[in-house]
Amino acid sequence: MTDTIDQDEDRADAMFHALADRTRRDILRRVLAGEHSVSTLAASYDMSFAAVQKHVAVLERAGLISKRRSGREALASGDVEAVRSVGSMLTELEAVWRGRIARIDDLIAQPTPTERNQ
Amino acid sequence: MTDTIDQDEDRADAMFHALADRTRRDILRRVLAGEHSVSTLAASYDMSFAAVQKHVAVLERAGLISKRRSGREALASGDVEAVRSVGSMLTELEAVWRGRIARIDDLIAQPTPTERNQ
DNA sequence: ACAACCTACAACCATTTGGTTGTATGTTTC
DNA sequence: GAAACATACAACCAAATGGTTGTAGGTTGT
Repeated sequence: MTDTIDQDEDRADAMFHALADRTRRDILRRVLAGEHSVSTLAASYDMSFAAVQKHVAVLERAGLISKRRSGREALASGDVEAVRSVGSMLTELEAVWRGRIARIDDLIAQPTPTERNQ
Repeated sequence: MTDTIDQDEDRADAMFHALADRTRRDILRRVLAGEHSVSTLAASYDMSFAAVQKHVAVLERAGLISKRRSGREALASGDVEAVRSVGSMLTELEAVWRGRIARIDDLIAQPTPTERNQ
């Protein structure tokens, strides 16, 4: 159970980290709009092919995109469900703020010293 | 104008990076639920006070939390508006996927090779 | 006044990150 | 079969990250 949480946190780490780079966000935008090969993507940026390929790999490891082989090309496309799952993590944070979630497990242990929300 | 975009991207980088660490996400949860002093927060984690203080500083620089002085304590509270602004970045990505946004500026330059969305 | 407490920040260290070039392997095309 | 192309990955490097300890300054309580 604690293990499951750790996995979730690992996943969250990977996703937010993948999103914390403008080149990767840009790549994600493009492949959400439609499939692109790695070299097509690479052509758009002022850096080496290998650098772009690494960015794609980071996005893939985070589960934000997936790749499909087509002959010699690797076609990447964005996974909108994964994007939504990141969104719901933020929604959960908003719910904490609203006070609707008293405790996520026992994460919020200390009684709030000053109840000043809203 | 390009400058404005750069600033937005810097901000996005900082926000996603701040969220890409489980300790910081946990701190954010707590301070969204209510104000906490830095030392109260520090007591909750198995690391030095300085380490926690740095995490708080990262969250603050990203604009996700703000601090208020009260005597010798620094009381941190989460900024739900900032959390929402991260959420809307993701919503924008979803909109790209839906095909509702043809071009964000000229970010998506190449015509989509295979129109396979939805 | 002084001790205890809270915060901030500098200096340091190991690891990770984001870039590079080079190499190997598979796929088309001629 | 050879040349050109597309990908993957290793090795390397500078900079950033996430932790540590130490130091210094402001606040509180006795």
